[in-house]
Amino acid sequence: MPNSQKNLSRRERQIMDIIYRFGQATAAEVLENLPDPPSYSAVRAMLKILEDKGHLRHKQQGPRYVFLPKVSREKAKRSAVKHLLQTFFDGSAASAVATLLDVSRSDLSNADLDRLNRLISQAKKEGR
Amino acid sequence: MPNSQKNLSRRERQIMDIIYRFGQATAAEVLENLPDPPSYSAVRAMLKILEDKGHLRHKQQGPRYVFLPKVSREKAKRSAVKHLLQTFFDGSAASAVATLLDVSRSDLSNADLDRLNRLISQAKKEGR
DNA sequence: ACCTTGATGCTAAAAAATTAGCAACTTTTT
DNA sequence: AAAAAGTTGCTAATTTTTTAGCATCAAGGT
Repeated sequence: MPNSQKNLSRRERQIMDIIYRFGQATAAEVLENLPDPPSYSAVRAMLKILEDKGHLRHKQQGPRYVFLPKVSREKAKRSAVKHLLQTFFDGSAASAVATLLDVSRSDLSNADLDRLNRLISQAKKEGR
Repeated sequence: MPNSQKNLSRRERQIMDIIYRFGQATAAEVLENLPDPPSYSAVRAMLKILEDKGHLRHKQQGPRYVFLPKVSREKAKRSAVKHLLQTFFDGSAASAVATLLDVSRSDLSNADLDRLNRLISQAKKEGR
């Protein structure tokens, strides 16, 4: 059990975000995607720390390490959503959905919206 | 312009989260809500730093300072949502909504769900 | 009035995070 | 086969974060 997602330092968080975004990543890939990137060495050091703390694990792939999250993306995702809900939406999912629609208005096709309506109707059925 | 939300240290982030959650807060309130709370002194020092960095401002309320975010909750919210979308949902709002429904299934009334359906239909109309 | 309580400002110390550098080993290229 | 490029392990130093302490001032209660 990683000692809670919330106790990550700035760099650690940036790195975990990258790894969750990509699913997995090598030191070089992490470096490429870090803002204000430090040295390659520094990145590797951080990865080792994250691994020691239990946030990451690695598998060997050819000559290099590929790092993966120890907590599944699915679980991390749910936890992040809950936190966002608490911090910015007073726990109201409805209000979060509204913002979500607004933020990505331009990316949503009519088909997407129909799919969402079905999803919600589905939830309604299951809810009773 | 606060030098980007993403460059916050661990404590700074915890404090900003609290302030966004409450809208505003005094040093004492921040302290009460911090995990592994340090001394009152330490909290005040952090608040001053956050203010110096431009993330917070304060107003005097009677004898004490009440701290408020410099970037409106609305903007911070949108920015947080976008980041979440990128990190955990491959940018797909539809998929985020699905998780949102799942996470807060038990909190959503039928009325809420109806409201959401209307919201989505609305988006569909506006979208064309 | 006086004492107590609860604020703030400032400073310095301690702890943690962040970084870079070097040696060794392995794969890839020439 | 030799050289080059890329990777890891480890260590040490620097920088930033985080914390606590003390002096001072204001408000509130007795």
